[in-house]
Amino acid sequence: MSPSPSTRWCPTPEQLMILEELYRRGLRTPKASQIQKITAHLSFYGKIQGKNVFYWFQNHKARDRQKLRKKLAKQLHQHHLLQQQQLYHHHQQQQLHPQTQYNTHTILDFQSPNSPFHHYSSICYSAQNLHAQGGGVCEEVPEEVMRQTWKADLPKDFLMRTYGHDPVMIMDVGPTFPCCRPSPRPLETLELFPLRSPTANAKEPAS
Amino acid sequence: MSPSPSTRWCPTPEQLMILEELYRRGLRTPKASQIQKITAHLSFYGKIQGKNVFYWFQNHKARDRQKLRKKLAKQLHQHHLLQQQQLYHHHQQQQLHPQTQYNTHTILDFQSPNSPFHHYSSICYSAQNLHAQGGGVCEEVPEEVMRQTWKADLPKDFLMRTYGHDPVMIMDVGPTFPCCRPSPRPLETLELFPLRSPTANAKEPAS
DNA sequence: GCAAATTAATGATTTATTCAAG
DNA sequence: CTTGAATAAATCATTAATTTGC
Repeated sequence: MSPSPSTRWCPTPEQLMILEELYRRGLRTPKASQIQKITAHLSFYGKIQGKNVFYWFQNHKARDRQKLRKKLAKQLHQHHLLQQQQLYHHHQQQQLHPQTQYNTHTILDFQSPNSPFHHYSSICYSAQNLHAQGGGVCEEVPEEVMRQTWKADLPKDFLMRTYGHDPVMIMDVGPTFPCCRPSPRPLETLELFPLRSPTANAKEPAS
Repeated sequence: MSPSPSTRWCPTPEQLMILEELYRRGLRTPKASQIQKITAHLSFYGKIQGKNVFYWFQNHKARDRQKLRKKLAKQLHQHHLLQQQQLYHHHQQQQLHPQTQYNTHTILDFQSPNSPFHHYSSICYSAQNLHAQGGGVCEEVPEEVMRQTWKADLPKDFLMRTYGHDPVMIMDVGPTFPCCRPSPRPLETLELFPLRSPTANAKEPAS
């Protein structure tokens, strides 16, 4: 019969909830080992693969950025209009820099104390952990790693690098465009998964 | 200690030669299984990983395109100048369309009969092959695939698709910009690796 | 109500851009 | 300067929402 071979991953509400929680906590580009662990944990709630997690973070991050860009553009537009209006009225009260503004709480609020989660098992995502699980050496890629997730054998010193940007608190510098990077906490050790299975909280988006 | 742990892959001349030959034969975006096989074969000539092969093809393709773009831009510029000149001189002899031109042999010459190779072992990269090696089912991703290369479990009907473009001979249509896609032969079955080890033909780029 | 048609979200791939080693 | 490596942006394609005509 082949009952629609399920061409693409369809995340369960629990999986989605956990992924969003991780994202809200600052995880943006998980390493291969992190992806593996997340996948392992999420696979409890339904079929899932590493690439699904990887793609989810990529897409979520990108679309968040894009949403913010639109919002900021609109805001800038408003500001521009307002400023013109103010200029026209000879008020000119603040002359805000378009680079340094709108980064305080407009970007993302990472506090959000009314999370649906209450207990977490803290999982350490440190270099030690990676060495301990990856197989050890990290000096001679042991041919086993190759048939793993790609990006798995991280290039030795790539554990905390996030390319051009520093992963710590550039929320208030505003480089050249809204390429924000929130990163509320060191991002090395993340408290992750809920210990109790939600199983039924799926239909409560915002009580 | 740690005598510079060889931060990145340094392809041997043989590896490079084979990769370039594969590229010249039309391979542009190898599937995970292809990458595995290529990697396996190339690992005979030196340490290599799947991601190296993957990145090599990505970069080569991208930089080829970019090179061509530059060349075409320059050509267009020349044409433009020439045309203006011609217009200025009231010659106007051909009025060539900028879309339909320069696709005949400017893009890439895939014939090049003076290849340094003479014998190949043909390796079939067909759907059958993929099924046979991937583990079989392709309907229920068997959890083993997950810890493979990503992109490994192709979405069932993804074997020949090349996105918007047809992989066969659009070399003369000139769509809207030089997003060329040569693909000189069906790309399903590729003759691949030389049976004799070249070992010393590495320094003959064009005799 | 409900199924076909349209549209919006979003998972999955490819392409462009960037960084850095040699 | 070339090129391996990695991420970000753009794009494709499929599933879910939503609408529309009955």
